[in-house]
Amino acid sequence: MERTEASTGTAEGRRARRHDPERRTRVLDAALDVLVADGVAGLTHRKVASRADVPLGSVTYHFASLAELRGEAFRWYVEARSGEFEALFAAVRTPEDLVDVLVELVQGGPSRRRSAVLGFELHLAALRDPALRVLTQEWTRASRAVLARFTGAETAARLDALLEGMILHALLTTEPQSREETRAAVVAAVAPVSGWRA
Amino acid sequence: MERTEASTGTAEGRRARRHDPERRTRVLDAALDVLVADGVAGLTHRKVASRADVPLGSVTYHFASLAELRGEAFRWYVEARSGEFEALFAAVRTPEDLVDVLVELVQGGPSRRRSAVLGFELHLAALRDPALRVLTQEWTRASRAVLARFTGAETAARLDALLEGMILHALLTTEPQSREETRAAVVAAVAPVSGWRA
Amino acid sequence: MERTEASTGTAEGRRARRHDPERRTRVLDAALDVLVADGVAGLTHRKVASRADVPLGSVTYHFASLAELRGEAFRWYVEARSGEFEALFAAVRTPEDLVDVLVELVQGGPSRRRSAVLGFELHLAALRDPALRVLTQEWTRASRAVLARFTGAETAARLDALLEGMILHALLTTEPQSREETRAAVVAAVAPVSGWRA
Amino acid sequence: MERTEASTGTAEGRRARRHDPERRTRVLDAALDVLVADGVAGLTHRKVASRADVPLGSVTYHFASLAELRGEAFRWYVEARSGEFEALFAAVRTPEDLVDVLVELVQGGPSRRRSAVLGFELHLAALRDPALRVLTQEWTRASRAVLARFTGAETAARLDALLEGMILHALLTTEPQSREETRAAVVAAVAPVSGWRA
DNA sequence: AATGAATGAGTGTTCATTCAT
DNA sequence: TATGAATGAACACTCATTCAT
Repeated sequence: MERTEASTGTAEGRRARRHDPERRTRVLDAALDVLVADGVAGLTHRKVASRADVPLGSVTYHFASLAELRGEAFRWYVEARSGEFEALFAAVRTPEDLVDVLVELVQGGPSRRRSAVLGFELHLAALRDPALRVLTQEWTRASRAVLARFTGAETAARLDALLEGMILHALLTTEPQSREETRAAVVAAVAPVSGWRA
Repeated sequence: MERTEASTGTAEGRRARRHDPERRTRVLDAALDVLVADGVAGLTHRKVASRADVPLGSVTYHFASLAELRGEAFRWYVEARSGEFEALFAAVRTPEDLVDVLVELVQGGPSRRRSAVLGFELHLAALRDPALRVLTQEWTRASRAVLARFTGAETAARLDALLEGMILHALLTTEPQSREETRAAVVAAVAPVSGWRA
Repeated sequence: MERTEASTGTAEGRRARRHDPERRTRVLDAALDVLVADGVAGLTHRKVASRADVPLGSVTYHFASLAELRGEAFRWYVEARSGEFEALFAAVRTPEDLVDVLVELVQGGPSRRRSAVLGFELHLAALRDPALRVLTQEWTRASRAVLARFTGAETAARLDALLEGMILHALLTTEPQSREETRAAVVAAVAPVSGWRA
Repeated sequence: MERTEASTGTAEGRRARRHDPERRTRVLDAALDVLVADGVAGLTHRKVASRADVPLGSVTYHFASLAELRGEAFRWYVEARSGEFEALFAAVRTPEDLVDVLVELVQGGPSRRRSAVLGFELHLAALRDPALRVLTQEWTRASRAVLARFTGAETAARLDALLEGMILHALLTTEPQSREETRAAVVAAVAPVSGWRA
C-alpha cells in the first residue's frame, strides 16, 4: 500500500494516491493544532475534522480510534521534532556554538512554544498511556544522543533535564529569565565537559 | 466526627462547621486522587463524587463549577506540598545534607510519585488556565525561596529547573537514572555555591 | 389569616407581621421582575431569591412550591393592575376622553410594556394551569366592567378583545402602528355606542 | 415511505432523502405536539424524542440546539398555518362569506385549538427571541395580506387584532361568547369596508 | 421563624463509534 | 474508498424540594 508506485499507473490509483496521504497528514497536522490549542483533553474527532476541513467520517475512517489518532499525531510530531532538533546542532563547531544553540532553544519565542507545548502534552499523556511511552523514550533517546555527541552521555542526560525544566518554566512564567541567566545555567551544565568532541 | 462537640469553640464555629469542612476537604482529596489517576482530562464531577462517597449533587453544591473544583483542589495541593517541601529542608545543616535531600526528592519512590504527577498536571493545566497560573507561580516562588536560602537566588532557579526536569524524566523512564548519576548532577548544580549559607 | 388583626396584638404577632409581609411582597415583586425578564419558563426560586436579595431558603419558606409562588405573584400583579386600570378611567368624562385613554393604553411605551408582558405570560400560563385561570377570569371581568361603564357590556367585550390584540401586536412589531391608525380603530370599536353613559 | 423508490427522481434525491426528511419532519411534528401540550417552557429534547419515537441522539443530531429545534418547529407551523389560512378564504365571494369564515375562525372548536395555542406560544416566545420575531412578522404580514384582499390594509390590521384578542379570550374563558356576539363584533369591524373587493 | 446544606431528578449538549450506502 | 446518518453513554450543570438546626 505504501509502495506500489509501479502498479498504480491507472488514473484511479493515482487519484487515490494523491488524495489519501495528503488527507492523512493534513488530519495529523490538524490534530496537533488541536493538541496545542486544547490539550489532550480537548482532542476530539470533530474538532480535528473541522480544523482539517474534512468530513467527520474521514477522520474516523483514517484512524480507527481516537487513541490511534492521538498516537499517530504524536508520532508525527516526534519525528518532525527530532529532525529539527538534529538540524539545530548541525552547524555547531565550538562549545560556544553549542551554548548559543541551547540558549536559543530555551529562550526561543512563540515559534518554539508550539513544539514545547506538544512535548509536555506528550509527556503527561505518556504517563498514563504505555503506547505513548514508546514515543517519549524515543524522543529522550534521540535528543540525548544529539547532545551526547558534544558532551558525553552523562552530561547529556543532566543537560537534557535542565533544558526540559527551563523550557517548562519559560512557558509558564510571566517574568522570563534573562538571557544571561539562561546562558550562565547552560554554561555551568556544559562546563564539566572535559574534552570537547565536536 | 473528628471533634467532640464540647471541644468545638463557639456556637458559630459549631454550626458552620458541623457538616461542611469534612465534606469539602473530602471532596478535594477525592479530586486530587482522580487527578492523579486520570489527569485533568479525566476529572469529572461523577468520579469525584464516587471516590469521595458523596452524592453527585454534593460536589456541585460545594463547587460551583468543575473549573472551581479543579482550582480549589490544586490550591489545596500546592499548600500541602509547600509545607512538605519546607519541612524536607528543615534539618539541612551542611551542603551534603542539601544534596541528600535533593537526591531523595528526585529518586523518591512511589510515595513521591503522586505529588510529582499532580505537579505536572498543574503545570500543564496552567498553560491554558490563567487562574491556575497563580498557583504555579506561587509554587515556583515558594520552592525557589527554600532553595535560595542555601544557594542564592540564581543557583536556586537553575537547580529548580534541573530538579523539575529530572523528576519528569524519572516519572517516565523505564531505566531509571542511578542514584550516583543523580547525585553527580545535583552536586554539579549546587557546586557553584560560593558561600554556604545554612 | 387575612383578618385576624384584632387577635394579633402580641409581640410575636407584631414582629411576624412587621417582617413577614415586607419580605413576602419584596419576593413577589422580584418574582414579577423575573417573569418579565425570563418568562414563566425562567421563573426559579434561585433567580427570585437573588433578585429580591434574600436567602434561597427564604423563598421556599414563604412559598411552599414554585407553583404557589407563581400564582401569588400573578395574583399580586392582577390586583395591582386592576387598580391602575380603574384609575386610568377615573377622569374620563366624554367619549373623547375614553378614546384618549384607550389609545394611550395601546401606544403606551416601555412603561406599559412590563404590564403587558406579564398579562400575556399570565394568559398563556393559565392555559395549562386551572389555578391561574381564576386570575385571568377575574382580570377579564374587572377590565370589562370598567369599560362597560362607558360602552355597555357587549361593546366592552369586543373592545377588550381589540385592545388585547393591538397590545400584543404592538409588543412584537418593529413598525408600530401610527397613533392615528390606533385611534381610528378604537373610535370604530367605541362608535356603536348608542347612548353615552359616563 | 410516502413515495415509492421508482418515483423519487435522481439518485441523489433518493440517497439524500432516504432517511432524513421522514425523521426530521417527524421530529418537528412531535416538537409541535409537545409545544401544544407543555408550552415553550416544556419543550425538551427528551420529550420530543419520546413522542417522535426516536432516540435522543437523533434529535440532537438533526437540530444543533434546542433553540434551533424550537425555531424550526415554529417555522414549520407558520408555513402550514399560512397555507391553511389562505385556503380558508379561497371560497369567499361575498361579505357574508367573509364574516362566516371569520366567525368560524374564532369559534372553531378543538380542531382550531392546537393552532391557536401554538400561535400564542410563538408570540410570547418571540418576545424574547429575535430569531422567532421573524416568524411572527411573517405570520402577521401573511394573515393581514389575506384579509386585506377583502377589506383594505387598515381594516385588515384592526380586524387581525380583534381576531387575535377574541381567539385568546375564547381559549381561556369558561363561558364562551355566543356565536351571535362574535358575529356582531366581526360585522362591526368589517363594516367600514367602503368598497367590497372580492 | 428562618436558613444553609444537601440531594436526586432532569436538562442541553458533546462525543466516540458504528453502519449503510 | 469514503461519508453522512445515526445512536447511546456520558458530561457539566440547574433546580425544586427537603431537612436539620
